[in-house]
Parts: sequence; structure tokens; C-alpha cells
Amino acid sequence: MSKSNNVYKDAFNRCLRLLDETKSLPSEPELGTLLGVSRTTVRSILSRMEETGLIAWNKRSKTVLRVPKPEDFFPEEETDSLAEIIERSFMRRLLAEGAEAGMQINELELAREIGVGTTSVREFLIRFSRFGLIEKRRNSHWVLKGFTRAFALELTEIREMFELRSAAAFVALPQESAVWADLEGLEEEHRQLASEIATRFNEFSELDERFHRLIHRASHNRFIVDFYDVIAMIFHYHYQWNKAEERQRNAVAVQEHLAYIAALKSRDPGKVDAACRKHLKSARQTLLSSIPAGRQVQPA
Amino acid sequence: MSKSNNVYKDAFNRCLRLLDETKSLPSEPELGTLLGVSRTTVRSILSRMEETGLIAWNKRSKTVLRVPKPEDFFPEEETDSLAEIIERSFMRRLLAEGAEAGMQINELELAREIGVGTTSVREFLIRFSRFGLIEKRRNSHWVLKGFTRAFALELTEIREMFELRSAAAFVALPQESAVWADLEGLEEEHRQLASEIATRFNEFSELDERFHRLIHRASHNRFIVDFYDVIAMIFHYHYQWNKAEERQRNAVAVQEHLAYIAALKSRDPGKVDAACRKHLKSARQTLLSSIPAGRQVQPA
DNA sequence: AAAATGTTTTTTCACGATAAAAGACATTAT
DNA sequence: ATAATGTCTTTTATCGTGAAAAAACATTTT
Repeated sequence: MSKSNNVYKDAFNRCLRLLDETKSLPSEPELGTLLGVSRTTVRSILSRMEETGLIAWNKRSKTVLRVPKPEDFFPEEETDSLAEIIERSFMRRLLAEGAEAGMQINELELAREIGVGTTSVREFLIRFSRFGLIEKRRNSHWVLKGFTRAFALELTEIREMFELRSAAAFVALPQESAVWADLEGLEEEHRQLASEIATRFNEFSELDERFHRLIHRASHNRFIVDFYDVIAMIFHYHYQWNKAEERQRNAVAVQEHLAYIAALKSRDPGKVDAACRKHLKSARQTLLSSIPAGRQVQPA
Repeated sequence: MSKSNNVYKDAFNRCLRLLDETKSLPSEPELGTLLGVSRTTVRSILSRMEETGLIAWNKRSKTVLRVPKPEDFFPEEETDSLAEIIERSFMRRLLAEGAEAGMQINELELAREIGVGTTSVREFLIRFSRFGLIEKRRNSHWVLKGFTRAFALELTEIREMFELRSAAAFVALPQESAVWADLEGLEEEHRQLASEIATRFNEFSELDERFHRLIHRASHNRFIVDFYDVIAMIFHYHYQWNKAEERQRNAVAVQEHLAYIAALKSRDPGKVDAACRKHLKSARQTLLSSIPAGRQVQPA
């Protein structure tokens, strides 16, 4: 089973949604750009759509014959890439009870448990190692460093350093820069969310990421921009395991963001610094409070 | 040829040197710790030493029969790990003429050129990607970002941020901390080197790395400590390709280090900050001046 | 002639297999 | 009883292989 065709399946599903919206299909290369896949994959998609009677396809003419039904879609779980599957399994283990710092990580065992080849697991671990949660012993196993309080403090220390610098760079950007329009858009989204926070509070995490990434990008430094991947990963799982007071926390954070945005728009470095610090401080508090009790202690 | 036995060969060579120095061999587990390999490998080494008449081996008794000859050693090139081989080949290509930013990197081609499997090349590229010089296009090739002036500036920006913070943390360390003794030792090594700089200037780069790593470790932040890997890698190759004025540059750097060390020992944060900034500024200049002319321009 | 479609080649991704190396367990010597 | 040696098992490192997906090339359509 050398390689799953999840790219095809995922693109197929997205293409179905597109078809449902527009009731028509563009040329093959255009569709490829739209879906982010090669023409080879586009043609596989079109072939199947033809077979299942969704469209009539003859060279350039693509006629939509019927509206997609739920059965036309591939099951969601078949559209995930192997990397996503491995990450999920690994994080579940990591956040489960009994995942103590210092523990060994066994590639073969992980691979067997998840039901994938060892190569994929190895590659995942190498990629994952940059998050600072695991470490490799040369010619030997990986060691889990654990999601400890120390980890959270080290992570937030860097985050604060980077974001303060990025925010300072942000206000120095010329008025013509596209970021100001982006900021305007994000402000509007924040206002919308704030007004319906009671019901939509769970949409915050996605907005949060987009907002902070916009700021980090102003640094024009690849190391700062890339570091946000570490933060995003941690916060992604943080939001999954810590649901306590979520609504209240997010309501506060939205207001902090709005104050932060106002400071940025004022272009007053002092105000920006203050608003940024305030928000980062409460973000750190939130993260620290979510660390499971058993993981508070760091090994010697 | 599924796996080379370079671990064994390298450990064997190191064991020969050990034997030459001490004229005796400890127990198997002890030897394993000493060489950083498992007992399995230790036993392979001892077997060969017995076969080639270097020692007589019967259970606990290991008698040295003769002094190692040059022919007893495995050739140096057989002791390199695959990762090292790939890294060297890759860097040679990267620093060679014609390695323009934006260029595609082909795993298969690289693997064929170096004469290794694609898996090893893939793993290398994933590991290497954290240095910020290459980037992966999803489901597709890698793109070379190039060793440009922009890269050097982004790298040094982070370096300066991290080192200033680490140096500040350093002076706050209690007098009992072992770092002060380490610093003392490094100071002495610097003095030695300074007095013989005319002939030993090429030993500076190794000392430089140890000195800066000591300072970065004071941050007690894994992200800062790990980032030094990026700097070390760049400087490692930088020292290889930029030999212009090397003696003079290193002489200056040694003096800057000595001033920096004096500032640290004074425990005066202001002095430390000044000495650190001064040194980092000239380090940045050196790095910038070494960027080949053809790579100064960054693509849009 | 520009842009699409049709066809072929190349590359990436993932697996199972195998030797090297590590690690675990059993036995023996001090 | 501790620490070594002897033996066996498991894991890691690496390759070759094959299907999925991308990319390149050739041909047709507008």
C-alpha cells in the first residue's frame, strides 16, 4: 500500500463543493491552481466525476449533470495526510496520562500502533523535534522532554521577545503597506466576534492565529515567522485540552486584541508596547494554568 | 548495503588511540561508556583487535600485545556517518557557483549524485530545513532560499537578541555556579591563543563556538540554546570559504572575547551589554563581508 | 500563437526488508 | 552480591521498490 491517494480524495471533495457553488468547472490548469494540485490529479478527479454521472466531460466541455449528493464525497478520514494522522496519534499519547518527561520514544512501536511504516514515523519525529518537546540520542531512541511548566515558560519567553520586536516593526511600516488594510479587516472580524462572543467564542483560536501571524510577518525575519509554527502548534492542542473557562478567556482576549489593534493604528510605539505586553502576559497565564498538575515538575 | 558500520569503524579508531595512550583496556561496559557505543559494538572492536594481533583477549583479561600501526586504523572517510556525507555534498553544492535563490532541489538527483538512498536525503533535508535556507513546497520539491545577505541579516538579528539576553542572564548567575569556573578556563585558553595567534589563529573557530555556547546556555532556554546550532553551522562553513584576512580577524575577535569575558567577570550589566554588542557587531560585519557577490541580491 | 487537452517521464511518498547497533536477559567470575 | 561476560531480542538506519502525484513534452483546439 505504498502511498495513499489522500491528495486526490481531498481535492475531489473540495472540487465537489466548488461545483456545488458555481455549477460549472473551469479548464484543467485553472482547476489545478484553484485546488492546489497538479493537472494529473485534476484529471483523475474529472474522470471520477464523469464515471459517477456528476458531469459530462468531453475535452473542453464540462457540463454539470447533477448536484453532488453526500454519498459522492469521500469520507473525511480518508482525506488526511499521513503526517496529520501521525501527529494526531502522537499528540494524543503525549497529552495522555503517563507521558512523563524522560520517557523513551520507540519508532517501531509508534509505527505499529498507528499502523504506518517506520520511515513516516521517523520523518515525523525529525520534523517534530524542532518544537523542543523531544530530543534524539545519537544512534538510539528519542527522549520525551515533556510538556512541562519549564517548556511553557521557555516558549513564552521567546514569543514575547519576538512579538514585541515584530509589533515595533509593524508600526514603522509605511502607510501604503498592505498590512494596514489587513489589520483593518482583522479589526472588523474581531468586532463581529466580540458582538456574538457568547455563541461564537470557539472561533477565536483561528482568528488569534491569523492576527499574530500578521504581526510576526512585519519582522521580515524568517526565524521569527517560522517560530510562530511552534506557538501555533502548542496553542492548537492547548485549545483542545483546556476547555475550562474558554468562553470567558476568549472574550477577554478579543478585547485585548482590539486594544492592541487600536495601539497599532495609533502608531505610538509606547502604546503598542504596553498593549502587546498586556495581552502576552494574559496569554502566558492561560497557557501556564492549563499545564496538567502531574507535569509541573521538571526532571533534574 | 542496508547500513554502513561507520559507528564501529569510528569507535575502533578511537579505541586504538586510547590503547596507544593507556596501554590497557577496561571492562566492556566501561569501554562502551568511554567510546559512546553499546557493548555490542565494543565486542566487535575487541574481536577485531584480537584477530589482528593487537591484543590477547580471554574473558576479563585483555593484554596489549603490540602498539597500533597506521595500517590498523580504518580510513578516515569510512568513519563518517551518512548524514555527514550528505551534509558535506549538499553544502558544497549550495556554496558552489550557480546555486541561485529560487532554485529547485531534487531529492532523487541529490541521492543519485551522492550515491545514497532517497530516504536518507529526505531525512537530511527535513533536518536541514530548520536552518532557514531551504523550504518545502507541499507534495512537491524543495526550494533553495539561498545564502543571501538577507539571510545573514535575519540570522544575526536573532543571534544578537539571544546573546544579549543570555549574557544578561549570565551575570545574574550565583557565584557558586559552575559557569564561572568554565569561564575562567576559557579565559585562560583565550590568553594562550592570543599569545600564539600568529601560528594558531585557525584554532579560534572551535574556541569561539565553545565560548558562545557557554553564554547561551545561561539563558536556560532550549530555543535559545538550540538556535546556536544554526549559527554554528553557518559559521562552520563560513570559516571554510572565507579565508581572507583570517589571521587578522581572529586576532581581533580573541581580543574582543577577552574584553567580553572581563565584562562578564565584573558582573556589571552595562559593561557586559557594551562588550557583547561590540563583539557581535564585528562578527556580523565579518559574516556580511563573506557573502559572495553573486548572492547579495535577494529575489522578489 | 496562446491556451487547452492528451501522453509520457520523473519525482515524491511510503512501505517492507535487512544489516548494524543497541538493549535485555542469562550466566559466570570475583 | 556485584559486576563482568555470554547470548538472544529489539530497534535503528538504510536501501530498493512501486503507486501517487507532479512535471515535462507533444498535440490539438480556439
